[in-house]
Amino acid sequence: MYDRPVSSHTSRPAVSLAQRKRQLVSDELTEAALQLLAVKGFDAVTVDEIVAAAGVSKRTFFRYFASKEDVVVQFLADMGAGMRAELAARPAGERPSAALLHAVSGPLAACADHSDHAERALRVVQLILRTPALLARFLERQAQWREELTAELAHRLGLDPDSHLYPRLAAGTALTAFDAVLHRWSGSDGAEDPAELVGRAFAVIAPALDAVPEQ
Amino acid sequence: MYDRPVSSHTSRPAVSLAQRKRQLVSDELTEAALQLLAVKGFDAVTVDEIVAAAGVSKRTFFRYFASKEDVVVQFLADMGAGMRAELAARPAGERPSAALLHAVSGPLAACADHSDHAERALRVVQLILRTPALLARFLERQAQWREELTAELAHRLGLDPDSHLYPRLAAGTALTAFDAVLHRWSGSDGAEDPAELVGRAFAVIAPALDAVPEQ
DNA sequence: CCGTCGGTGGCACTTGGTGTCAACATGAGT
DNA sequence: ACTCATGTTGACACCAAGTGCCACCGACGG
Repeated sequence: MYDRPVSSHTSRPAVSLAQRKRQLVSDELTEAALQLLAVKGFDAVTVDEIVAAAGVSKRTFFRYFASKEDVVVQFLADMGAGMRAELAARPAGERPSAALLHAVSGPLAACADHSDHAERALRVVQLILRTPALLARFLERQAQWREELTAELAHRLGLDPDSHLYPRLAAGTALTAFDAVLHRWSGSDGAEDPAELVGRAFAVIAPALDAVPEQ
Repeated sequence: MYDRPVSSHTSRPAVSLAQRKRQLVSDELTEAALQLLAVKGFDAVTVDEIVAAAGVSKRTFFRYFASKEDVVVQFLADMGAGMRAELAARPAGERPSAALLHAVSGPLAACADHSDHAERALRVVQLILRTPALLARFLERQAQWREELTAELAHRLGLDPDSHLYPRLAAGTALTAFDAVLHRWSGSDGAEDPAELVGRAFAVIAPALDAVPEQ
């Protein structure tokens, strides 16, 4: 997010070396973890193996990730923030279905481009979807996204999220579409285009999203 | 499900004492667990405490429940099977929105009646919704329900669940409504009527459930 | 009365995860 | 150059969840 703020009287970039080191360790850890997990499966890999491969102590691992699952799920965590921001940025008059479509499309677009990052994202998604422990944590995150989308949507429409079912229903339904697309994309080994899939999904659910809210 | 099968030449009911003992231990365990968890919160209670209160060994606990979370979530697990069965039992010609409404209403109806069981169900739901670890496991279960509902719905409509988004979208959307109702019911301390809430929720999402599937 | 079998407890063990502390690097001020 | 504050790390001890193993016991059938 921040773009190398510069301290006022030195020429060094103020992405303070310490921060770059932190990023380095984090990358090294995720790298080692993803590589091992992809090969041996989630349950067959211990944290000790991961930290051994990354060359840090177990204690350090848990300073970077809250749990063994997190090192995988974190990879997709940006999606949540991205969706909320995208929704907040949509024009106020836009129909809910269109606004939510754009909000959900953002993160999926990152999967669409066939880059290195996208290739790994596919592996990560497949790993998550077939590993119960990872799926559980992922759904937990997604529940948070749902809360955020619900709040944003309620604010957008001037509704109280506690006295109207609509915002929660709409947010949940949009995420259901997101899930369905992810599932299908993963199942087709990335062959199908997420952008096109999400379009088809929203064609189905749009009537519900744009239904007039209960009075 | 089974209704006391009787062995052919004895007068004793063949719910073999052993089975009744098993049920007894299971009940004792859930009883002790729920009581402790409700008071001290999920994280502050160890399984050692639970088994001490129930008078069995820790080893036995894990013969009955796969995890500490399970002893709570199991409580709502019947809902999943109930929904699938209910959906399968609906007449073939019924519109998806109506069939899914009935499927989802079954388990919620159990909460509606203000009995002892319902009172405890409310506590359990509230505990789950405010405890991340429990929520994660609950969502994991719900993901299984979604798979089952998806399969049942696809079968019902003669669609291939892997080449059509609709079944998964419809199942997920119905469960979203279920979640929204559960959330609201829990938030109102059981004051609001689940049956009425689920009706309102389905009024919103029905247009999507009954939309004509992609060709 | 005896053998089988399912359920149980006890115990050792692995693994995820945390608290604490001492060691060390960095960076700023003097 | 000295020093102090801050932040990161590794080592160690520790707790709780969960599993494998085995010996034991009570119920049931012959």
